[in-house]
Amino acid sequence: MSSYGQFCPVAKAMEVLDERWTLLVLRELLLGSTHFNELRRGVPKMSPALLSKRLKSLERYGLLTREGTQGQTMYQLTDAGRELAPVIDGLGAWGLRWIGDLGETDLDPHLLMWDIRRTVPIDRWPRRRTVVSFELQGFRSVGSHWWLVVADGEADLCDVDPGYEVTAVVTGSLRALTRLWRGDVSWPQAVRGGDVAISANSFVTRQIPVWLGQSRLASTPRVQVG
Amino acid sequence: MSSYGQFCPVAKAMEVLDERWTLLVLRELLLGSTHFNELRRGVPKMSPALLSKRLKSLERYGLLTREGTQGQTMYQLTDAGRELAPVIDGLGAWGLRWIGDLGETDLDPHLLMWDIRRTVPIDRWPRRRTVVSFELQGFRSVGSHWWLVVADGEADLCDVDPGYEVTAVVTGSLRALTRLWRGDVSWPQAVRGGDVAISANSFVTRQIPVWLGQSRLASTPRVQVG
DNA sequence: CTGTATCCATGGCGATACTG
DNA sequence: CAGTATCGCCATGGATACAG
Repeated sequence: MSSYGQFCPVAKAMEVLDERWTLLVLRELLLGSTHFNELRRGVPKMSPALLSKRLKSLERYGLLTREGTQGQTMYQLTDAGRELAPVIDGLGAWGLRWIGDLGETDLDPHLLMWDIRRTVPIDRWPRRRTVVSFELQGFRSVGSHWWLVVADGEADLCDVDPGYEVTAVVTGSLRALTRLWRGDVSWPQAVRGGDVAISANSFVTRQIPVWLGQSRLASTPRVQVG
Repeated sequence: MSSYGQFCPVAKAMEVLDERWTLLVLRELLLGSTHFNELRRGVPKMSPALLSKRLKSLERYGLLTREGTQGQTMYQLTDAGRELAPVIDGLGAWGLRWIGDLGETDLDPHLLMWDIRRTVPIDRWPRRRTVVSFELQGFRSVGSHWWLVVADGEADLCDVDPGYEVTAVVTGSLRALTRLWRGDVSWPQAVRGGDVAISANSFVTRQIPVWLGQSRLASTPRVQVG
């Protein structure tokens, strides 16, 4: 909105990008979200009014297009928007290396499970329907129990028991599972340290790290501590 | 300052970086500025109070250190700060490709000359003192006439005639010279099109594009138009 | 030269409710 | 499902003056 009064390309870029939430919306679009409420799930703490405003702004700047008229709008990145992928990946890698400490308010079970659901490498899972249950310890509120159902090449997420046979149960605190997902620790480290437990037969127990994996940025090398 | 409530590394990074001016201050530090008033010249439209606040914030987040106690403070990037270089370069490259239109308020003679001064490849200049004068056409205010003095391995910038013999005069509108500097057009294009003129003997005229060059990001490939 | 102190207006943004 | 409408706070940050 407000200009920096500089011809520098970094300044011109930041005029478009430095408002709160903007880059996170772009992250969601890059991860494949295309509809309003799908985007909302990726930025749940953002008000719908503000999301709407940002989407308009991004359209005006030519980073995305909106398609479909009544009640079925679809947002898609333009070439300009898609070319921000390396910048956002760079920011993620930097954040992972240098902003490692997570506060309590950074932890969010819904956000974690939602990210797992959309990232999980389905092609490495068994053909037949497979259900992994997650039990987040340390709080009794809703959102402590989840079921990840992979079937027919799709992953679904439930916060109520879908009733299918459970192939494995993954247990740990929200913090431990978040750190594992981000790649702050590896699967072997987390399991050996007792922070995360897998309950299943021995074959499945060995497969779980492969089935679930870690977030896309998890392989970023960390800063040596000590 | 205010949290996004997300564990995502991009969100954690933006908590540190998305405030207005922050990334431009980091750009200045990456380009080698170390003192308060040196930084100010790179972000002249930023109030000193706000710059001070940002520097404190960046120090708190561990992106820079301040050294020297009384009246001679020196700011230096930490490893964490320096590792933002690829992100900022990426933003610059993106801005150059996709935010090409410059408004009148984006043009600033002081900022342009200051950037030229610190970027110029001194080792390609003659050994003896060489002065290039710039005449920015199109407005009669102060800041339309500059002298770039390269001597003893240093480049100095004057907005009053230093009195030395002038080796070459470069003439053009502020917009034309800015576009040339950013690399939106090449030296041959700018000269052939008449937007920029060089007045000097034929040898020097051929050397000027080598001596002055273009900004660091100028080589970023542009979007094909038509 | 290197900042700090203070003031103030703006509007960004969060919250909530509501509509086609 | 896909947004809009409205409200109001308070923090951001711009301006100016001043201090060590």
